[in-house]
Order: sequence, then structure tokens, then C-alpha cells
Amino acid sequence: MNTIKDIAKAAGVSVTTVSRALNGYSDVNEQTRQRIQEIAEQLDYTPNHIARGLVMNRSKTIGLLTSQSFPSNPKDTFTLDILAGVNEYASERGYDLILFQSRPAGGRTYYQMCRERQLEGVITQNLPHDHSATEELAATGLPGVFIDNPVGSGSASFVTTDNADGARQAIVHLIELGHEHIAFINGHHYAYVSKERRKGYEETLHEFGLPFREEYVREAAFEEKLAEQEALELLQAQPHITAVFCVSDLMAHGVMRAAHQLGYTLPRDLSIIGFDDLVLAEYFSPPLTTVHQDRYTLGRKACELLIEKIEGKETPASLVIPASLTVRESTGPPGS
Amino acid sequence: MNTIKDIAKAAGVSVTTVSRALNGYSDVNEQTRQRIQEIAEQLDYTPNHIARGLVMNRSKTIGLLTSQSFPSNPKDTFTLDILAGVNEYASERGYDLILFQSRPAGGRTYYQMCRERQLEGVITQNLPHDHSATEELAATGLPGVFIDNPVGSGSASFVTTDNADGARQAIVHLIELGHEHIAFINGHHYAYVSKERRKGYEETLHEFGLPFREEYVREAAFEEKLAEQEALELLQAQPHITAVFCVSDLMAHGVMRAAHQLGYTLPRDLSIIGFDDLVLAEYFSPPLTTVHQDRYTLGRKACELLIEKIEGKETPASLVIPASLTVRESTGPPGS
DNA sequence: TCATTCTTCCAAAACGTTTCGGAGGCTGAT
DNA sequence: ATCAGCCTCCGAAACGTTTTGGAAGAATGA
Repeated sequence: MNTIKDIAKAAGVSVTTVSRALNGYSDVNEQTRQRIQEIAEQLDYTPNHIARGLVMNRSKTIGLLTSQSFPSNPKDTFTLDILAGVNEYASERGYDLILFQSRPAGGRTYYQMCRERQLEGVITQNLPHDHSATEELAATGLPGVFIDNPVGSGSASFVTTDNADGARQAIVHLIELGHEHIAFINGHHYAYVSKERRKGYEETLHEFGLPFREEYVREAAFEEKLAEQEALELLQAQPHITAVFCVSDLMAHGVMRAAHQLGYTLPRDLSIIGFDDLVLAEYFSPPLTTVHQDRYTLGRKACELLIEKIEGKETPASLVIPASLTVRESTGPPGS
Repeated sequence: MNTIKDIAKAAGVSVTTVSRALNGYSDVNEQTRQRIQEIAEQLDYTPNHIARGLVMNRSKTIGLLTSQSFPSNPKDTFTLDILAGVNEYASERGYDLILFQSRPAGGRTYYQMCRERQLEGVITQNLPHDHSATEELAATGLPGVFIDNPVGSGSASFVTTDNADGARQAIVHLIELGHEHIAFINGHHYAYVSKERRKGYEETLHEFGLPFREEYVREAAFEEKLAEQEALELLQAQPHITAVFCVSDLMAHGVMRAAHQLGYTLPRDLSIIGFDDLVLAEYFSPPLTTVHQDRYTLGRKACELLIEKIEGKETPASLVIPASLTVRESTGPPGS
């Protein structure tokens, strides 16, 4: 492995000059620069990231913290898309990404984990329920951006999908199809995204002059099985319902199962709409109408924000990515 | 950020002693060691990976090369599971993982990409069709392990699922259900996994005294749409067929679509069996019987092998992970 | 008592890069 | 002839570790 010294020797100049030539400084003669560049190529020189990192006190590395899920889970595609977005932008900017899927071992904190790896910043997504993790990180002053988790501080921002508007689009779609009795199956009442989506649901009903009925809303912890049970009860207790809006695709699938159990034909007897647009959604029967989250962009923007922070630029405390509706075959006019 | 020097000063010893104390060398007095350790904790010391990497000439970093797929694709869960396996083992052994999803920019080679990041080794999975990439890497002498790609050389190994046995289990299952006319939809004739699975198919037919019929096998490039078309033709041309074994879950879904178009009821009129066991498979209707690949283990073992190589141990040229059959509802006795 | 061996410690070099402060030589204006 | 200013280059320090080779003192054995 050839170093900058070898080049210097071969070119008959000092290492300083080689360094400055290769890094495009203006105080080196154009001829020498070209000679140095040629020699560098001949010698198959590649700069040593590590040495550079040491002297510049920069690791050029960021971390992505995600919760681990085994065995694999349909929501995994969500994580992978975000990862792809983050990773791509990071590499464009010359940063490395390292991925944490497990919590710190041996009583250490997330922050310590980050410091050990010399991370310059960290992105967080779908961490386990103890919110402490993100808040702890936000408190350290390490540049951070949190996906779907509204912790804002000086050194941290958060990015999220426009949850309220996504919900709005779903409800508008149903209302335009002619539905008036629209149920709502939420996740956790304390989760940020749940609150936002509920807000979208309620406000859109009002906007169109439809009453909001507490008895039309249920919670199912983002779980398919629970959603199935809740839907079973709900649909029997409230026979006027002709459509249900679920806060995740998986819960929508639970509702589909419930509908099948009740002998419904979809979407004639019940319109169902989800949230996320997992790859899965297309394979349900019928294929699911759902609110699309642009996960790749979510990850990419998160990374953009993070790198701006790292490089000392001003960044907004939060960033909202638009949602869009993907209409498939699980929705239609009531009773059609 | 406190360094080893700060500790040395506080403890009244030299940096050498601090380093050796913290790294568990035997030539430091137990009392001084403890004192140093306490001070290190008080000072909230974390060792600088980068400085260490520089002097030891080790980055402790490995790479995972994967092809990028946007928009997201159902096969993504495959990649994520492998990633999880690799990542977890790597972190257990104190290695960092960096992920490459895009090909090298600006006419550079994969090998150069690896060298720039100071990688000590590389794992490859599902690279784009130009096999050149893996072979190029194998030729460089960089420690490497390739998933599902049988390139073996001194510095590289490969790991794969037991494809032939997986196929065998599928066929045995169908034969035991009473099927005698079993079609086979393959991927690419040149792909390693396709060859192996075909071998399993043919051999198992022979083993049970059933004839192998060339007219029962088709190729569909691992694509759902193509498999649908091929199945449509095949099922009409060969009405004796009661079961079809597909070399991927996605192609199996294509066959399902074809079967529905022909008005079949599944599995009464046709048994369908896939390969991979994507999370998706459970959501097909009917849920798909399929050969399960243990992707997490695949990744983990690949990483184990790689680290052994890096640390100079002898490693086998290849490693095969067992397959298993997951029976769901897309298979049953013929005509039942 | 002296030589030998352990135990415990340290100074200094090394890893490959960037950067600070300056040095020489040349040009052009005064 | 002098000076200022520019262009081009360089030596040396610095980043935070590990490691080599040895040194001082204590313990051991004869």
C-alpha cells in the first residue's frame, strides 16, 4: 500500500505538497499538481481514511439506530427503505453509515455506543418503546435526527410523514365514494403518529359536516391480531359502518380477516383503507388502498438534515414529508 | 474528550502504562491497574477507535455489497435478514459493518471502493448480473465471502442454502400428497441456485420412480409476471399437471394468479409450492407452502467465515445452510 | 556477597495524514 | 535599488494510540 510519502519521494517534492496537490489547494503549481496526480495513479494510491480521520478529528461516520425484529416482520421493508435512503445520501456526501440493531450490551448507554465508534451524529427510527433512548441521545448534544419521534432540541431535529394530511386524504377518498359511517382503528393513544392521524380523521369529518363518533374508534396497538378482534366487535356492534380507516397496513389486514369471517364481500360490504403502503399491501386480497409513506425520502431527508447539523449549518427543528394515497381495490362505494 | 494522556497525567504514570493497563497486559501491577481503571471511568474515557486503527493498521470494518432495488421490492426482506445476521455477528466480534447498495461511481471498481474505506473483508449478496463484480473481488486477494455465488478461491469462500435438498423436500411433500404430474418453474438456467434446485427436482422424481418430463419445466427469470404467463401456457398445454414447484415465492404468486384466471380453486385443482419463505408468503391467498431459507443464519455464518479469514484462520471453501419446508395451505392432495 | 531473574515501569518511535508558519524567488511599482 | 506582494514550496508539529527495547529496583539463588 503506497502512502503519500512514496508519492513525495517519487515526485521529488515534500509530503506537504503532495497533500495539498491532491486536495486541490491553490498554492501548488499546476504542472507539479499534474505530475503528482499521475504518479499517484501509477502508484495506485488511495488515501488512508483512518489517518485522515485522526488528524482532522473526524470519523465521517454516522449511525442508524433501529430496533431489531426477529423473526422477520412485514414491517422490515419499512426499515430497509429508510436505511437505503440514509445510506445513499450518506455515501454521496462521503460519510459512512453504521447500523445498530441491538441495544447496548453490558449496561452501557446508546450514547456511549456512539462515542466508542466515534460517530459524528445519529439517526433513530422505530426504537423500542422506552422513549428514554431518543431523549437520552437528544440530551447529549450529539447531532441527531429522529424519525417519527417528535423530540426537538438544539442538537436534534425530527422528520416524519405528514400523518394528519395522509389521514385526511384517506377520509376524503372514502367520503367522495359516498361513505358516511367511517370507523377508525388507531395504534397507541400515546404514539405521536397515532395522535396526528386521529387529528386528520376528526378534522376531515368536521370539514365535510359529518359527526365524529367516539364509538367508531378503537385502538389496536399496531397489531394485526388485535385489530382483527376489535374489528369483529366493532362491526357487529355498529352495523351502520361501511368503511374503516386503519393506521397501519397490518391492522388493515386484520380487519380484512374479520370482514371475511363475517362473510363480507370486499369492498362491497366494507371499504378498508390502510396506512404505510408496505410492499405487502399489494398482495392482500383485495389489494389494499392505503396511504403511501415515502420511506426512502424520509431516510434521505433525515440524513441530509443530520449532515447539515454535523457541518455546522442551521437546520429546521422538524421536517415533514408529504403523504399520498394509493388507491387499489379494497375501497369502493358503499353497498355497490 | 479525555485521552490516554489525561489519564496518565491524573494517575502519575506514563501513557504506555495506561495503555497496557487498559488492555490487560500482565506487566502492570494490579494496584496501579485498578487505580488507572477508576480514573478512566471518572474521566469518562472512551478509547479512540481511529487512533488505534491507525497504529495497528486495522480498520476493524467489513463491507456488505448488495444491489440496490428501488422502488422497494418484496425480496428486500431477504436482504434485510441477511444484513441483520451479518451485522449482529460483526458487532459481537467488535467489527463495524458498512453497506454498499450502489455500484462504484466514476469508473472505479468495487475493489477500489473497498480499499478507500479501508475494509478488511467483504461479503457479497445478490449483486447485479454482471458476475464480474464478485470474480473481480475474489481475484484481489481481499478476504471475501459470497452468498449464493459459487466463487471459490484462496481468499474467498461462499455460503448458500442447501438448494438441492430444499427442492427435494418440496417434491417429497407433493409426492406424499399423491401428486405424480409435478411441473417445475425455474429462474435462469445459468444461475447457480437454479441449477441446484433443478437437480433436486429431477433426482427426487427419479428416486420415487416418477418420470422426468422436459415439457413440465419452464423458466421465468425469477419474475412474477413471467411466471404467470408461463404457467398460463403450461397449465393449458399440459392438463395432467396437478402441482407446480416454483423456485421463488414471487413466481409462485404469479402461478397463483394464472390459476385464478383459469378458474381453479386452490389447492383442490392445483397445488403450488414456492421457495424462499418471504414474509409475503403468509399473506398470499391461500397462504403459500414454501421452502424456508434461514437468511439470518446465512448472513451470520457468512460473517463468521469472513472474520475467521481476516484473522488468519483456515476456513472451508463453502458452507451450506439447511433448508426446511413450511407447509401452509397452497398444497393438498390432488383433486381433493 | 554477587549474579541472576522477575516485576513494574517508561521514553520514544511509529502509523499516514493535514496544517501552521514561514522561506525563497520572482515580478512590478516606486 | 528597494520594497511589497505573489507564487510555490517545505519542515515540523500534531492527532491518540500501540509497541519495542530497555531500565531500575526487588527478589531469588548460590
